[in-house]
Amino acid sequence: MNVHSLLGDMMSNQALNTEQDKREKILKATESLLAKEGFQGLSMHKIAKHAGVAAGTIYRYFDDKEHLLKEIRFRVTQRIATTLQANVDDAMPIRQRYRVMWLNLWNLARDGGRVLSNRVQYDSLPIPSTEKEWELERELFAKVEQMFREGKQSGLFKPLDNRILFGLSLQVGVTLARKHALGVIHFDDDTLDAAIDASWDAIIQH
Amino acid sequence: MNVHSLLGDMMSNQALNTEQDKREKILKATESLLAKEGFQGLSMHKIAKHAGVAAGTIYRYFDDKEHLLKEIRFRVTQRIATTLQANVDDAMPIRQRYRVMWLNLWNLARDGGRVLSNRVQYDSLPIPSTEKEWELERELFAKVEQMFREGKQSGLFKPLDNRILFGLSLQVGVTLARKHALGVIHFDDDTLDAAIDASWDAIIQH
Amino acid sequence: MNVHSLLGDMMSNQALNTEQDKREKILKATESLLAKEGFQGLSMHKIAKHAGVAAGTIYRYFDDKEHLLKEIRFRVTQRIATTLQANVDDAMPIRQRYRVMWLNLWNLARDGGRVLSNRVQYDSLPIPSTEKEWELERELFAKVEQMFREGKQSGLFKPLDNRILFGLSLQVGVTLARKHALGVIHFDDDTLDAAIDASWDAIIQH
Amino acid sequence: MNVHSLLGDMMSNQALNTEQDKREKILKATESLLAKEGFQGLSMHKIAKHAGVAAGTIYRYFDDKEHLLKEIRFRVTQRIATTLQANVDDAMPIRQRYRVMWLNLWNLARDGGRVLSNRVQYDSLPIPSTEKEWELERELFAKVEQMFREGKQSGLFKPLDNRILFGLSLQVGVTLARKHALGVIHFDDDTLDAAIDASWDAIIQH
DNA sequence: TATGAATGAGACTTCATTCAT
DNA sequence: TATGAATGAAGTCTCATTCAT
Repeated sequence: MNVHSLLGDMMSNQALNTEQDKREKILKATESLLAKEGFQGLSMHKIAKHAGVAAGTIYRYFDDKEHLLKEIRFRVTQRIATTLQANVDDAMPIRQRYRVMWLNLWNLARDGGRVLSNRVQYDSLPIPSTEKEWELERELFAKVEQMFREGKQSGLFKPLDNRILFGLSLQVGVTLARKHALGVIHFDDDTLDAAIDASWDAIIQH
Repeated sequence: MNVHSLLGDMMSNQALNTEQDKREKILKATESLLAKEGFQGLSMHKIAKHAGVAAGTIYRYFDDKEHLLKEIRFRVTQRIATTLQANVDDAMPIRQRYRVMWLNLWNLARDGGRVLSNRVQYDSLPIPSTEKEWELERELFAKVEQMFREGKQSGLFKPLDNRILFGLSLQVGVTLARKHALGVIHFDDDTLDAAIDASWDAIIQH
Repeated sequence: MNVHSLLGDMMSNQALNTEQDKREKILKATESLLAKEGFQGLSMHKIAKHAGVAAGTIYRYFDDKEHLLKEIRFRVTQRIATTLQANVDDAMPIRQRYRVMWLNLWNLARDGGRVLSNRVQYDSLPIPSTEKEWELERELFAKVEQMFREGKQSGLFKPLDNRILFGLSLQVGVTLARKHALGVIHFDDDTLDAAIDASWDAIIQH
Repeated sequence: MNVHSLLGDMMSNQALNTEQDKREKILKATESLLAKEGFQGLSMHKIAKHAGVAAGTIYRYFDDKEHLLKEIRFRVTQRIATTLQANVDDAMPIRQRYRVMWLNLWNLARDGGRVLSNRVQYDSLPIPSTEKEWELERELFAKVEQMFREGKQSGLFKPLDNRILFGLSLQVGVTLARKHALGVIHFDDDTLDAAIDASWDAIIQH
């Protein structure tokens, strides 16, 4: 291997990294601005400036603003899924898995509500393409699905569609966490436990 | 009373109605556009056009766009409250009241999801003035509050803050109704009953 | 003369007064707003409101905004002329007349600069019709003209066109008074006297 | 130096010029419109059209209309200062310097009155920031200040504040030049000389 | 005569997107 | 590939003026 190929590698790595960096920087900047200032006033120029690239550069990586935002939406969903399911093992007792997920949600809301508040914003987007994207999003929550499946098979959970179970349980966690983050409702540790238990009551058989 | 005074009355009513009509037309047009196309692309000119008035006319009735939207928000909240609590009597058994409210929500979602889908949109507004307005909105849901209060007093419900109880029960109804309206989840009558029962389990003591 | 005709007279007087009042009120309101807030933001509605009449009413007394402002301009000029020449008698010694006029100007500036500051504003109007209006305005300053005429005849003043003499003397007073009113230059009594004397030097023969 | 570098230079100059051109074109267009039509009806679109650029382009170079006009104001002041003091050397006799300045003013008025008539317009602007800007403007007239200072030191001029001396002398030149340009007063050479002498009489000791 | 609701042109400004370099 | 100047459509809001009552 000679100097040139080394150089070549370095450069292409450099180039690759640069390229990846640009895309990543743009996404990061967009998320950051979205969390800080919301949709209003989120202009392509502002994003470019925050990302340290030229305005035109964004269009090399994203068709247009809508595509950029769709990707952001997916990333945030992904991050939520990852965080939600962190430290959850399919071998753990269902009850414990449920609790861990609830608390994960809570942490998500606590870190400034950045991620969650983003989520709210996307709700005002024209709704995702509903076909392939819905499926894709569901796959992200494999451990949640697995938990519901197991719970129903063992007769612990009510025999309802997973999405309904989700709406009755963890979705409530999202709703309450948001209100907690906004300061509308205050939760101390005991109240939090009580809320978790209550939502658990919604999905188990009595 | 002679013919002229009758005519006079009619005409002044006419005049009054015309005036009221303009304001009302603008509000209706705004709601309609909001439900159909969402916030993006909701321009004052579009509103004016749909309302059948000139662009400048809107500003005779509303200080600016923000005021117009705030009023819309309040109207929708009001309509939701009214519909939600329709046919609910504080003398009815709690269980029945709860069921009626749930079904009311469902009807709200069925009429094209117009009202509910609106509600989502407003969530991305800068949040109401948080002082007097929050109070005002809560008063709209007096029967809901009353139900929770009674339920807790009688030991039927868990001793949680009303807002938490709401999040665990009727709010779930809103969430599911929305998904139903969007066609994401299908509910037949039995499933609906099961969902109502499940959410009931969340708030009652076991 | 019976009661009815009395009533009739009273009413027509009333009507006449009302009519005159309206016109006058509009002019007063315009001047007042102009002095307080300047041209920017001087809308017909604001004028109407301040005058206590409806917006449309203005158009019964003035063709359009331009005509209204032209009339205002003339009124202000008139007021300036009156004030400038107050207490000036053609029998007084020229030197004294000159001094009185200068001091009159100063008072004009002192009363809040309202009148003078108005004057500035009109300068940005499209310039008067330059034919008949210029003549009309000159007639307002008869005593000034008279003073210059006499001064030249007696050999006291330089043999220059009146308008040039005016620019060399009293106009300077206007300029300085304005700067005084704006706080740009401060004049104590001695300085004021010195300025008067200096401008006097400009027009007399040495 | 080879052809390419020459070409390179030319191109980069071209690029530079193009950029500068836009800004300059906008300023020129604004001045021109201001002189021709005054403030009323001076719209950003009109400016853009006259400058041969898109409306949005103006906002790349100026924050908003106010900033654009402030810059115009400063440019005009600058141009007046430059022209006024042209061919004036601090070594020349004071009397001669004074005369040259007066004549410079006259030339300023003669070239269509464009610059001077502009000056009037700015007077109706909210007045400059009064702190640094006033100072800045005064510095532009260094030779004028120098002349007054010397004249007072030598006992030739009256011991008055420079701004008062200016109002008594050169300011009169501005006033008369404006009227001359507007065709209100006609000045032949002798009259002009007489006016210069008269204003000189205002500031010298007798 | 007086009203004031209504109009709609037009003002300033923003911003997604393009394209020459 | 990256830039960023330029574009121009579209947005919110103001305001002189009209006209039915």
